[in-house]
Amino acid sequence: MPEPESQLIRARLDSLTRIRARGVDPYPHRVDRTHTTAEALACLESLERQGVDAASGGCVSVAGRIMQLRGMGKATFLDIQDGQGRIQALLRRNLLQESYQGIRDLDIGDWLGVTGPLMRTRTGEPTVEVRQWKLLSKSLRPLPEKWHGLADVETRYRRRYLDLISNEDARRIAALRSRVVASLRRMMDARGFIEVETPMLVSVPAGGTARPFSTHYRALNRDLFLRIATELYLKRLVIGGLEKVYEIGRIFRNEGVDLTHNPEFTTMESYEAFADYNDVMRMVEELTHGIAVEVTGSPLVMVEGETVDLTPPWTRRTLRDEIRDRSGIDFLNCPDVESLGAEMKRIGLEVGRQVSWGGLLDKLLSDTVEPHLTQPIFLMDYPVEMSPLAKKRPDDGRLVERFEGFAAGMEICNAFTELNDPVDQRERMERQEALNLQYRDEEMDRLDEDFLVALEHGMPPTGGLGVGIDRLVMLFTGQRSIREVVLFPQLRDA
RNA sequence: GGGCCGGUAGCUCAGUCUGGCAGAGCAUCGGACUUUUAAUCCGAGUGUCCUGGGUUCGAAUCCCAGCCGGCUCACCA
Repeated sequence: MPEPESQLIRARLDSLTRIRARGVDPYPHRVDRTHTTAEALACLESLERQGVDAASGGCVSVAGRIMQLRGMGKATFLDIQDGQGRIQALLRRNLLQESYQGIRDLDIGDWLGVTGPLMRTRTGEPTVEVRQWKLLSKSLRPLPEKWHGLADVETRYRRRYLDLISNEDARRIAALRSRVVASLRRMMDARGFIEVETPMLVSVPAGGTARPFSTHYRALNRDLFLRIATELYLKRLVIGGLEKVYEIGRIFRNEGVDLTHNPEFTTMESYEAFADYNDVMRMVEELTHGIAVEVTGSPLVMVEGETVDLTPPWTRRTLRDEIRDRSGIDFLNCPDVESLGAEMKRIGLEVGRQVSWGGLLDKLLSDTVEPHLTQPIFLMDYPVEMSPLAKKRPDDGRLVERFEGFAAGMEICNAFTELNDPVDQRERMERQEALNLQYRDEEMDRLDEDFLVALEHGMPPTGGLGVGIDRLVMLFTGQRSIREVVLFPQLRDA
């Protein structure tokens, strides 16, 4: 029950009472809609092109939310918004007779169905000249203001429905996100990948470096974690002979919230037998370009005033060259924590005490390189310390065949030639566990015995990929904050 | 976690510096108006000024603590 003390709500409850007193159901079960607002507009234009009198041929029923009400005495204009757009409706007393009285109890925010011929007013506004109308759902609370809309960021995130009602941009982003996912799925399917679903509740939160959410399963009296990645389960499927698999799904990381991080986010991971990271690179640039063209109509996206061109081929550079050019530091010449830390301090970076070598390099990358990567680029060949699941380069065991794709200063994907040597994999996971003990404040990957057993059965040479869907949507919509592309972002309790 | 900024009517915001009746527009309520469209015109009511303390004759305003949000730094893929 809404607070009855609110004058605005009380007025609407009074309307509700009057509507019921007339024997009208303010929440009827169905409506016969013949046209969306967009279809009605198209219909009017088509009739006009054919020179047909719209009033005779263009009777439509549209339904939507009342966004504006302009009462003129014996005529009332209202703007009806549905999922496709808006259209004006004109209600006139001489056409509606006794039912005209009832519009006194309509408010902005109510859902309404109107039926009548299409016409244009003197000013040329496409309009439904209403012959019949029906209240579809009475709204008891006022909407945000018509001109400025809803601006308060907190309310926009907490009550996204109000954001969607008032802000065209919010609707656009939600729809675009859906089309990005649909497009990606279609392209993966077309490439012969099969879509799979793997567990979200796992006993070992492995496959990435992240602090997990933990929970408890009562029936089996087991502690479980929410997955931090889909990687190791997808590889089990490749071992099982599903040669091209992918999963689009939510993963969970028990970490902070900022412009590019939300604790639950969506990834697309794919694994392709008999491919290596060069094949995956080509796939990433083709997919990204393909989605951009399909969804936005152009390979160019605008991010903070800069044009990002996603047309393949993207620049390919080694991580070593890129870091050396940006910072003057060659990480291969700094093979331990002391030397790398000293070099980083020399160029003015703050370095914590208890930080692993991989942790240092990660900071070096994100501070000196990442912000400059506006145009799409693949950084290749990461140090083995940072990449416990990637295969070493045949020519240099200090590096692995791994790349990350960047655009608009954001990391948008991570991929490698997958490590399929079970002995090497076991050693790497053991190394991660050792680092976990050594650097208590840092997250490392974990040893997953069940996965190692699977790997010992033999995994074919495989190219794997992980794409951040949220960041991809940020890229295509030019948004700076992940909260703008996640409908219900994580917030503190109000 | 640190720094900076913000929280006032349903919404968008003034007012805070320099303490003195709680404000505007939209929305709402009453009235006029049959082609308006940020409709217009006449009239009316808005409220936990984020919360709790304190200073003061008097606090939205000053001080302290806290809550929530934004940005940023740190942390973190």
